[in-house]
Amino acid sequence: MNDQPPGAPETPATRDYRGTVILPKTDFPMRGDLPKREPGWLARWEEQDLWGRLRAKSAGRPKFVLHDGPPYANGPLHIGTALNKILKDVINRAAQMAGYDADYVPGWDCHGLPIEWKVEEEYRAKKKNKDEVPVLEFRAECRAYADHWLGVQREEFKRLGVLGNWPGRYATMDFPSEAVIAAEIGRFLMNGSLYRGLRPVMWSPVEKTALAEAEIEYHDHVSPTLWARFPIVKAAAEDLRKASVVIWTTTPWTIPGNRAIAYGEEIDYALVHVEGVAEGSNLKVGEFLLVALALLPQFEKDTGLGAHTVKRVLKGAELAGVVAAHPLKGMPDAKGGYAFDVPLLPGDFVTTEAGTGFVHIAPGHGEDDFNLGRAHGLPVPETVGDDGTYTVQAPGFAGLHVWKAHDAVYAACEALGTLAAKGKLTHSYPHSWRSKKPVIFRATPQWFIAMDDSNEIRAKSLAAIAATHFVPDIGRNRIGSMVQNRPDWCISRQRAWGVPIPVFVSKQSGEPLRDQAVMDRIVEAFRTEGADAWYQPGAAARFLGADRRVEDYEQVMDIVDVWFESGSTHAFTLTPERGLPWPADLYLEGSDQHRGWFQSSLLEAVGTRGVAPFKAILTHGFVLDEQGRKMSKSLGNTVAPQDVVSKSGADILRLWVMNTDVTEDQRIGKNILEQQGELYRRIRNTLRWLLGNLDGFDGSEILPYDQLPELERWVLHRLTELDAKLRQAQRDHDWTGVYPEIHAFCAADLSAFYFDIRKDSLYCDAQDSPRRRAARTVIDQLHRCLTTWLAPVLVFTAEEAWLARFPQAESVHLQDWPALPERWKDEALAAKWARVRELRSHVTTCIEDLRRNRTVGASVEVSGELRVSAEDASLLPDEEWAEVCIMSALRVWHDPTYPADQLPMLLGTGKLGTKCDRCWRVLPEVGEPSRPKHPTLCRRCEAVVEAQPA
RNA sequence: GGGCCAGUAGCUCAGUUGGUCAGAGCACACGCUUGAUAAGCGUGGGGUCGGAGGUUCAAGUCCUCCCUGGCCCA
Repeated sequence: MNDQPPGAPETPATRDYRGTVILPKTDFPMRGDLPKREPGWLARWEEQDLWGRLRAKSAGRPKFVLHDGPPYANGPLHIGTALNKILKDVINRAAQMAGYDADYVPGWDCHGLPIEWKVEEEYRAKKKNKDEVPVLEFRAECRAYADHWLGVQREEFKRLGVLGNWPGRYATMDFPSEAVIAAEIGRFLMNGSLYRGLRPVMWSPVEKTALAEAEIEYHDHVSPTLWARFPIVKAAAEDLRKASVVIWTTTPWTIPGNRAIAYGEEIDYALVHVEGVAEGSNLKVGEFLLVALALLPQFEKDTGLGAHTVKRVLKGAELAGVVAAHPLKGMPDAKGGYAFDVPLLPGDFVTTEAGTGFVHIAPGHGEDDFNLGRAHGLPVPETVGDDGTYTVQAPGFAGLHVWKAHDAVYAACEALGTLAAKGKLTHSYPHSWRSKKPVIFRATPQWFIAMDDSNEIRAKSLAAIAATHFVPDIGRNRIGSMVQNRPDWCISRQRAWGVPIPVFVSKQSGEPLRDQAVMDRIVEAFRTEGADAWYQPGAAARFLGADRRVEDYEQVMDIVDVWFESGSTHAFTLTPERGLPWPADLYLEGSDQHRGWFQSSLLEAVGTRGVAPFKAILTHGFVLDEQGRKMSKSLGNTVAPQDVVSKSGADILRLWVMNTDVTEDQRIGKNILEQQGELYRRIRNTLRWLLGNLDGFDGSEILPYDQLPELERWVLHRLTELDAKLRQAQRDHDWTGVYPEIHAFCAADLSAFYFDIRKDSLYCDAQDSPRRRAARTVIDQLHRCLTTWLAPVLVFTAEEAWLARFPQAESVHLQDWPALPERWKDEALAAKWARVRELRSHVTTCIEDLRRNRTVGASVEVSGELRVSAEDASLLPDEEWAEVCIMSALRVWHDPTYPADQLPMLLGTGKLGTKCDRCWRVLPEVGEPSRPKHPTLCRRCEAVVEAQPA
């Protein structure tokens, strides 16, 4: 241990000065042990009613309301849901600590098909048939299922550290929620935007029921195919007037429902003159046909087209305004049916992958068909009944089953000369998962909310979007274009688990009954009994009231689209009873919700209140694996939040969220989580060092700003910079980069610079020396700032670090972010110290060379001199330079002979003197004969030791 | 197939209106320290900024096309 100069006389064993050094002391452990410790903090917060205290403390503050988009209550949390909720929690907590009253009510989406499915699955396991279960019993089981998962998810959210009004959470299946949802439907009923119309849905003729996408399986199926001529009857170009458009379809049975033909505007079409045909072909020599040029070769094979000439090639766009005749026009049995015009319309779904480049449009039998028809005001004929047989709206085919119709259609077309060809095709086709039979698209009566009636939902929504703050701003375009182009909102579902559309339809007029008194009775019943009231015996009589006859009305038994329900959450959550203002400050969900919740909420609120229910929308991306691929069970690359919590701790997961750019997709995996662990460790050790060096600190040693050295003022300046970033992120809801910067501050500014420099003073100076007191003054502020700034993210660790300092305190989460004095901000000082650090960096590089080439170890042993520009020479006195560079001595001076364009050089030296046994600086003064009492100490240390009580 | 978005060192991210913008932290390697020690400090090696064209005196930074991935549709 003793660093005796060689040849020095033997001295008695020197005193061990270790005990005179003031080393950091704290109980704050180096290791987080988060999985073990976090539950203890949760229990403490629960016990002290942290949420209640926050609300009490915040009374009278401006409200900040992040309205929770409800997750679906049908399974454990996914990583994406965890990310979403953590981000919300951070934003809420940040708003709270920035001075708001952040009252957060979490919610759940409870109704809908997936839960029906799960319950049905349980039935199947028990060999029970859903159709034999009374609807009220079925609904009760769905409710119990949702309730179970709601509880599981609530506990999982809590474990993630998410703070909110858990007892006051909302759920779409709560009776009051169901009542408000019904009332909201009532508003659309009363204001006229709700109407009934026809719309194609997937329909199983076997089960006579509508099917959802999830109930469809795709299997190979042999379909009859049909090429049919649609003779053109109206066209600007003369050569088109004698031609026929040829369509190709795998569902010939939809031909009676045809009302238009779609073409692709960019597709090249050939006007073909038929000059020869194969034997058996239905084509006729001399006729003119219109088909896509690219598909002509295939068309020849399919239809037996022989010699022919392409008279002209035209862009689809040229076909605008062309009108054709229906291929069944003049069908004798149809008694004048099919005499209507069949317009040619542009469709962006038309391709040249198969067929003829023309798609026949039957608005009742396809999604594209329906949308195109709706856009051009085409009627939606109800050609097929619920059993799959034609209705009278398919003249000439009534009573025939669609699966047996193709021969009849072939025959009719052939007789009318419109059959161009027929065939068979094996392809993937939708089937019912239950009966395994093929399904059809069938027009059925559905309920819609009009986008463009006098209520002007579309126009008002676009105005509301323009007035909304989007993070990132691109979200505005995304939802804007969707609202611009979307069709009327179909809100009815032929399902059991949901809120019924509480409407009666007059059998006489077919009009829905618009009577607020009836609506009020329904809403009141739902409020106390739940929406089950709609299904109770005698419900119609009860709600219609004494002055109406039940037999005059049809009670609608459809339920409402779950998106309408979640779109109504603002209506039953942001209420005066809850003390929550409307609209919300912020909606925050994944980017998929531009189509989903953001839009349904917007349309619902605009339709009922004229404005959006939110002031701002923040969207985040999706969680992918480490390679950037989507997570899936089959790939085996999923990351479960529960696993992260139990292995690493919720604070690690929360840190991960804030260290990503949430507006883009995020990646997660083993390596990334390990990295978060490293980042956490640095932050934790920074807090630990602060705490260790605040041992015994009681405020009496605080120095006023004027008496702080520049180094301390520089740290305070950095705090004002970080404070500004944090507060701006809070205001703008844009947190990208904020916590990485706080980490970098801990690592680069504090640990590697400020702490490293001030260790000498903190450990070795006299306890009450001004320099040490200044450092502790700043360390106190660092602790307060870092702990409260980290509190929204590292909710557990920050609490631990706060209470380690203030054991009597309640919680860091009851603190606000400290208000930093304006005078701390000092840009000139920051610029000066940026230069100091640049020079310091040169010095450390030079010392590294010394270390390599000679036997120099720690920089504190080194003395040297630095030649710099005149400007740099005046930055600091030599003594401070030595301090900042953690050297024993450093002379910084301006040498006019030194080349100006050359980097400053450390000249020198290495050790100059003897190592002080206490502070380890190597100084000539150590061992001065004039100080025989402590021959191994420098003057500073001698003075300190002498002043200390023995 | 369509709409929107993204692609900068192994990882997470910075890089205003085109001109020291090729950076930070982490990881890694080497060294130091052993008075933050299952810690701390220093130094260093890593990227033709997804690819190919183009505009320009000058392009991660603008335009076109392509590739890869994501979301939403079809």
